[in-house]
Amino acid sequence: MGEIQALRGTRDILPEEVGYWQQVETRARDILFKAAYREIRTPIFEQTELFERGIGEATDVVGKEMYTFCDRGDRSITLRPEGTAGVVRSLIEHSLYTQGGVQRLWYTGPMFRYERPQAGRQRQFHQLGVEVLGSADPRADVEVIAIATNILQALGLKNLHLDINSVGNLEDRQAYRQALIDYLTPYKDELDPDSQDRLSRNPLRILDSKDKRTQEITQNAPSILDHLGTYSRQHFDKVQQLLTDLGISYQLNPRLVRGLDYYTHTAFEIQSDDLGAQATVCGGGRYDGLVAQLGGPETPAVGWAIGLERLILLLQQLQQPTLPSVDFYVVSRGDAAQDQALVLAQKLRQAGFSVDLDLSGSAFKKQFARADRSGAIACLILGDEEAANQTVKLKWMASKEQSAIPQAELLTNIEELRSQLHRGEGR
RNA sequence: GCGAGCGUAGCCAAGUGGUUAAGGCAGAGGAUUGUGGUUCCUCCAUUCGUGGGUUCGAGUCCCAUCGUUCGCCCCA
Repeated sequence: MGEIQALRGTRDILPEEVGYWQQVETRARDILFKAAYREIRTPIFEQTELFERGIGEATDVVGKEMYTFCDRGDRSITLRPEGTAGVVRSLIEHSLYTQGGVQRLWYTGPMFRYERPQAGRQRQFHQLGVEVLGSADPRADVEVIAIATNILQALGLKNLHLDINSVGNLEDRQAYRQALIDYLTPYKDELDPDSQDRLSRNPLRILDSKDKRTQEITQNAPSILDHLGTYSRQHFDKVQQLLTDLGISYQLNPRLVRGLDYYTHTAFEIQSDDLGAQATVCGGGRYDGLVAQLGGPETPAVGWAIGLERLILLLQQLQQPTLPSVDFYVVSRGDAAQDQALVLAQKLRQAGFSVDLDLSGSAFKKQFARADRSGAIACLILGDEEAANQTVKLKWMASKEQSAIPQAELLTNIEELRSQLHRGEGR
């Protein structure tokens, strides 16, 4: 039909659906406010180098998924593929780390990754994320996890499960990586082709391969948890103890590996049973090295991001779309009446009512049918007769009761009208 | 980047080589030239994503292309 369509992997959020988004935003905003997190809004594009250095050049996100282009000044620009790098850049740029010990921040907005779309995955998608910067305390890890579960729970989501793991610090991971390579190398020919490739590049990823034979082989592979140093071990034990104290159930998953280079220690994912292959609703973890990596002072940090499209997919399974309705629907026919109707609508809106004004000028019958569908509590009717004597008919949709009143009187007692409206609503 | 399925009106769809492309919802007009979730009538695709091919004849078969869906990779 129309030649121009939304680009692949992008889509319109139409009025019928937007209620879900508003619901998520208000719920989350409230919960984050109560936990003393402050919103931060950073640009949607950044210097390409920020993501290359922050996320890691070897990752798929940087290697093949970024929307990168040159602007007219010949700078390399990238549409942000995730939110953390921009927040950290901002923290450093504005020296936010000097304002007291810990920064608790949250953000939301569109992210961009050049990938093949599928269920729960688009090229432009939206995340809501939090970052706690400046604390290495395991309580920070658990606090962010708790906030994520609060948000998901407040929205009434079910069938979610939390997986946690520790990937330790850099030394732990290097030692483990070698142990894993030593274990897997004898089986190299039996691994699936992707995993053979990963053996040298990113062996930890082999652990969550979906290939059956590969899974059998990794069944007896060494566990990262046996390669954690004392500090990492203690940190992770504390995280688990605190989760238990808060009554948050979790599953220990030593195969859980997060994709971005900056993660250290705690890694976690919240997955849903009710999504397709892309089941992760929330993913996050600790990233103690990132701030320094990007040129700031050594600053431990932990955070997560929720994929809002996936969240809303789940919400839609639970709830009917909400149809917004209005207090008054104004029906009018005839030049003078239609003009007066506009004036009346304006005054009612200024008085705080919600008013839908029919602009069609079509037969009353049609206008009433639309009024009915709009869900309005009452109709205001202006025709030639009313226009001539400056009145308006007020009709309660549920009871079909109707009376004529002078236009000037309609607004003289707002409170009376408002309470009538509530009664009219009940009928 | 790879694999598989699908593409008929704003939406849901019938149609599986043979004259004018069912039906439903939504929409417009009317029966009721000022009154609504009911009823009835009328209208609403020179055309089946696009381009090419096979055929006397194609929405229906073939090829290409674009789009879309699901999966792989990867991630939220």
